[in-house]
Amino acid sequence: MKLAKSFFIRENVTVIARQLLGKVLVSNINNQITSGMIVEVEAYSWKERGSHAFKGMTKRNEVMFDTGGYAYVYLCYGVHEMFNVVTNEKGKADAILIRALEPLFGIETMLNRMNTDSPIRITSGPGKLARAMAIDRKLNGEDLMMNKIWIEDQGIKIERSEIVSSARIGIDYAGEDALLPWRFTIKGNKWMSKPST
DNA sequence: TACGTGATCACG
DNA sequence: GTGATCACGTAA
Repeated sequence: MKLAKSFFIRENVTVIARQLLGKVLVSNINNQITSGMIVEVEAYSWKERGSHAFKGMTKRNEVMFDTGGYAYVYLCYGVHEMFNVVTNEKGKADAILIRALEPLFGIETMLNRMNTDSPIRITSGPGKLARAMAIDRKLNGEDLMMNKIWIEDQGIKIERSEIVSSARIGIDYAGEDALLPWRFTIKGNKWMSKPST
């Protein structure tokens, strides 16, 4: 069943991030349905330097300041689309970057989009999973209560002992905030963005 | 380890 | 206007 607004409009972004592990991200784009279980996420709070929202609202990050439950999609390095879930109440610009999925449904569609024959690691990284699920900037600001992108609870429960936390990837510019252990993965899951350590 | 790639943002 | 920068991915 589809996660409701109340799931996203909560205060503690790291709690929500942990709870997203095991949930299922679904997209329905051009009548192609694809889905995958979330196995890796990173939490971002507007109060720390790692977040795009730290310096305040801009045209790009505007949706982060809205109420939770919207998609924040932006272009990174001129090449990769990155999909985030906005959380917290209006004005508190938290977001969670979805970094890796275990493909569940529509794998043929994903293979076509990735231009490959091998289903190995087609969604193991934020840029790759966005491409595999056809999520791009046109979906920035999309309401996750609608029928293009949403997140489902399919009853998969990830125990606390199965969750590994570590520093977030690629945010050296954030200084000491780069050390926050706000990257969460499912222990030993082979679909995560980097070989497990 | 290097670099493509182009939007974005902080300057003026 | 302009230039530095960037929440990656791939090749080597």
